[in-house]
Amino acid sequence: MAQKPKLQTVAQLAGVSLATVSQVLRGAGRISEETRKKVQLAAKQLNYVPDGRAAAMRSGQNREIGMVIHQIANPFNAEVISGVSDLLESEGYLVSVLDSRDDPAKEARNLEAFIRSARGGLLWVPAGEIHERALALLATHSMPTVTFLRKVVGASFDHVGIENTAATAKATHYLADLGHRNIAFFGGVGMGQVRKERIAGYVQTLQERGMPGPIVWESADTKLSGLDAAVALHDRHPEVTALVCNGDMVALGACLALPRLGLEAGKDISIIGFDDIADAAVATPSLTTLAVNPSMLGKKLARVLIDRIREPLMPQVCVTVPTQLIVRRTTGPLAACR
Amino acid sequence: MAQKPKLQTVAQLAGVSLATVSQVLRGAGRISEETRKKVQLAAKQLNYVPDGRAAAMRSGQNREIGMVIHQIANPFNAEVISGVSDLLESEGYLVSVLDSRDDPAKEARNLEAFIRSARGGLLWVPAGEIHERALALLATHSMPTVTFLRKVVGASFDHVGIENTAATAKATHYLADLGHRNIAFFGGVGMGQVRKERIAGYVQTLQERGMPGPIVWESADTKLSGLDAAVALHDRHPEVTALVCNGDMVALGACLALPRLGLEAGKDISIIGFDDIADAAVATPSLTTLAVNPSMLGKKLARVLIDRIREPLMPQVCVTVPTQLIVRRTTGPLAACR
DNA sequence: ACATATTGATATAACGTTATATCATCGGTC
DNA sequence: GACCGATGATATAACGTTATATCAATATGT
Repeated sequence: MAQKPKLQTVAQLAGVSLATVSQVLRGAGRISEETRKKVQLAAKQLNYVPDGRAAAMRSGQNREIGMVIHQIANPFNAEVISGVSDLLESEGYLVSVLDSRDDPAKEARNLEAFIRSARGGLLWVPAGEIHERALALLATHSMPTVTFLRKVVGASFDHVGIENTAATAKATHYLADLGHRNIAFFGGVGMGQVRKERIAGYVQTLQERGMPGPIVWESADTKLSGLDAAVALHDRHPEVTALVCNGDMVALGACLALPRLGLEAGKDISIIGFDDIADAAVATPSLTTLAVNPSMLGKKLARVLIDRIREPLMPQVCVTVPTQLIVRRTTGPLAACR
Repeated sequence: MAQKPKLQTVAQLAGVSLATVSQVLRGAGRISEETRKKVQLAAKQLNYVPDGRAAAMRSGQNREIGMVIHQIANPFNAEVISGVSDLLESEGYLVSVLDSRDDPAKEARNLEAFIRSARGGLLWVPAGEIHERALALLATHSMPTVTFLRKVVGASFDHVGIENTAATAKATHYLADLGHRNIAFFGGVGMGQVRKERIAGYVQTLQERGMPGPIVWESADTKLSGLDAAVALHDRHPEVTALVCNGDMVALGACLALPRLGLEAGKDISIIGFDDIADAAVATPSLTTLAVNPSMLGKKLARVLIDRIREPLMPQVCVTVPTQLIVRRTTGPLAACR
């Protein structure tokens, strides 16, 4: 239990120099099999773990990468994070995640924290508005950065996102095919990039097919908010028979409101969520939703970052992945009369 | 957009020495008001952010702390993490969380990763079994460590946990008072510390009140598993009219099974969860549960770690916080005849 | 006026690694 | 036996901070 072992300690025990130990442990340079064995044994005996800070500082590389996300508690995001971590850890990186809680000031602090510790790369799901200081800092301390889901307009970061417009267009078409004419877009707050794109797909389809509307209804991204908002929407627009939702959480919240409105999902009203979180399949009735495999998405995100780290001069990358409509029990044909 | 500014750059711009800049930025030493202003201006102009690695290395202090948790996706844990981060960030620390997925090998790798980067402190929710190597590494590289929820037997780490035994005893008494006699303990897997304590409270109460049983039924900690397990339990033990659950997730899973078993929660069967996650209040019917404020718990955890960091010689701390029974709609008096 | 504090600034040696250059030693070739 | 190219090991200077010691210059006390 003496002192924390360092390179020097291992070198003394093995009877070789500092440099030799360093080379053996990194698998670099030309070392004889004999001394290699000696050093490895000594390191094992001492429970030696190299100091990553010193290594990162000297080598100019940092195998810790930082992720700044607008909301960590969301189950969809949680799965994405798993996917990201899996791939990056298998490549020898370590991922730490900071939650901005949709607060630009906190987001700026998070980014600064990662700059301070000189992370080797940055994964960033921007909050609604972006703090001035955040961009300034990121510009001076240039580090490999990939934005995710939400794009920073006018910035040159790599990006991985979802085909939002195509997704909600698909959903709206599907509802129209079922005979629905009064369709609302439900959930989300403000006019962030993602919500704007999703609303665009919905509105476009409405116009293409000559349907009334659009009706866009706000709700924070929790079940409870979704419940309240759904009641309010029904109060104001009782004619609506279908909802294209901004996320599964609000969609499930809306489902919770139905009993007290005297409606049944899939019969009186059709609801389509977004994300396909675990609860969507298990809820009663199960939720029709727009799915994108979150762990695959996370892996793609990680892959782009790794490429950028390895190849700093690579041209800007921008990937969007398609969604899949998973039909379950909250959607059905428009009831003939009501 | 030149190069990343360092202490030297700021010093040149301000026309002072390295040491002076360092002192100004840390608020240490004796510096005249005039030069202080000059330095701060220069730092601001350059968007200077100090390199935390170098600072940590030289000063021997690290304001980054690591958290290793058995399962990050669990909503209760997510709220605890929020509480932890809030308090620690307000004290100038940065928290990074690693998920072990209940895998001792991954847990050991996570702990090693934090040792490698020489985090200033460690928050640790151990997985079921503990890897030999993890304890060996932690022993040689002694760092301030607080275990959470699950205790490591025979170790000298500080600990913050929940009064598990008292909680399930309270729940079981409550069900008995409602007239239930055939009560099962539902959920969890294996004989980890926490589950053992909770089962103990349940069994003790059964014996005290001369009731039949015990019946202990396993289920993994997801809604889906809970659903399946509940069906199986009802199949094997149809006489059971009440469940004390190991967590809200399995409790809600069990609730999902009821319709297809022809039972109604709060009437034919009573169910008590554990954790009071957000879904518990919003589910239909709402879930009676044993609550412990997760964010308060997280804050207490963070507080213990900070105390340990500040006062390394302080005697070992061990805190357990009580739970509160929140009665909602999944519990009710035993139906007279069935 | 002389020793003695006090103030404000600076020079410099760490912290634990890695990268580069250097240096022996040996076997082979002409 | 002088020269050369491998091979295997080592010495040493960074990386960007902070802590300590040092040093002028000014203020204080007798």
